[in-house]
Amino acid sequence: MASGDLTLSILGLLGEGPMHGYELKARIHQLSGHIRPVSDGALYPAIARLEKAGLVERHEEEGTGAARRQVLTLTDAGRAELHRRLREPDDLDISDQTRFFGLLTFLSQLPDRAAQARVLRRRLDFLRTPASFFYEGGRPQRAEEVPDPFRRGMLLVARATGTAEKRWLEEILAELEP
Amino acid sequence: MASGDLTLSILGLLGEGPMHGYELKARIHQLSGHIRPVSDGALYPAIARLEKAGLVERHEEEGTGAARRQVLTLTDAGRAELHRRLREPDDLDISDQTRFFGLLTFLSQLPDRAAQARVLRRRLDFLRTPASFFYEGGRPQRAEEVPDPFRRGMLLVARATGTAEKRWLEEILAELEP
DNA sequence: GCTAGCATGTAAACGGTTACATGATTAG
DNA sequence: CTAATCATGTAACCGTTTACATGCTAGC
Repeated sequence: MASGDLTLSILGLLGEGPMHGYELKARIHQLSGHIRPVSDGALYPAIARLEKAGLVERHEEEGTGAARRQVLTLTDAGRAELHRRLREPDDLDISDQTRFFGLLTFLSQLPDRAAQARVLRRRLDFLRTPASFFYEGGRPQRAEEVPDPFRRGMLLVARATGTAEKRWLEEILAELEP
Repeated sequence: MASGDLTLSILGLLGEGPMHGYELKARIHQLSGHIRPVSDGALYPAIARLEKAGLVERHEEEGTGAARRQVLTLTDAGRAELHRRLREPDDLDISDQTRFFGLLTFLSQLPDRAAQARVLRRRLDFLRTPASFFYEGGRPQRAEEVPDPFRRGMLLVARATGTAEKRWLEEILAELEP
């Protein structure tokens, strides 16, 4: 998971309800498709930072294991921060597919359909601007121009990916923007 | 660009020929589609690390600008390391699309078609194992089962993406594995 | 008796971002 | 004369990885 995503995941999951650290870990594991297990060394310091920033509160509870559960609850400030991150993603969140999907995972928590639509619209605009992995003389290269077979493949796959995502975005925006 | 990718990019670009840091920066910029400009604070320390590790050698050359160009050349050890990274990518390089594309960018430098094919085969195997962003009770969820419209969209897009990439991998593997 | 799972944490090392610093050449 | 480009670097800060540390409970 790219940097910064962990904080969003924690805020997003706690936005669905209070839970303790170990459960957060399991839920993030489910969300990311078993690919990137969250390490304890990343999770617990991240929780501590959020607590220190007043975005999360904790209260102890007996658990089934040894260490007592630290049940985490999103504060009002925490929910505001979650909404802010969902409402005003930075350019990187919009341009990087992994990060954008990180946003999408929790976008339904944004309590404003127009704001949801604005985020999707930004992504669609980004996908529509002619782009490529490879540039020659400032212009994006077409797949057909790329001699390297593996790089050509990347462009072909990226094109198919972009097409599929644009189609979906257009569909869902048609529903959201009446 | 995800962590560790920068080193691979430098090794891969220098594998195509000697160049100085500023040119590396421009080339990486071209490769990544203008999304993530490499910062000087990441690039020059990365070069210094590679030099210290004996993977890269530098010799000065007059440049058009003020500071003298530090022309970088891949050593034999550097080329060996590049090949090792291309030949034996870790699981993260195979499972993460951004990272896998980072590999693909330089895969043609691997001087062994069978080894190239093995890398592509690993990616294809990964894409073929049933997976999803979301798991319920250990099983990947189908798009149709996901009530959240944004998460459902992610799955639809991911499915289309996977299909396109599998098709391409099958094609190119048919050429590489006679 | 041992392993797997539950549950939370710390510390060192590493790498990336951002900002700062310098300075020469070239085009407008 | 001034802004953009060429060209290389350092330093503070931040978050992640990896490894270490602890200890209870349940099932084999």
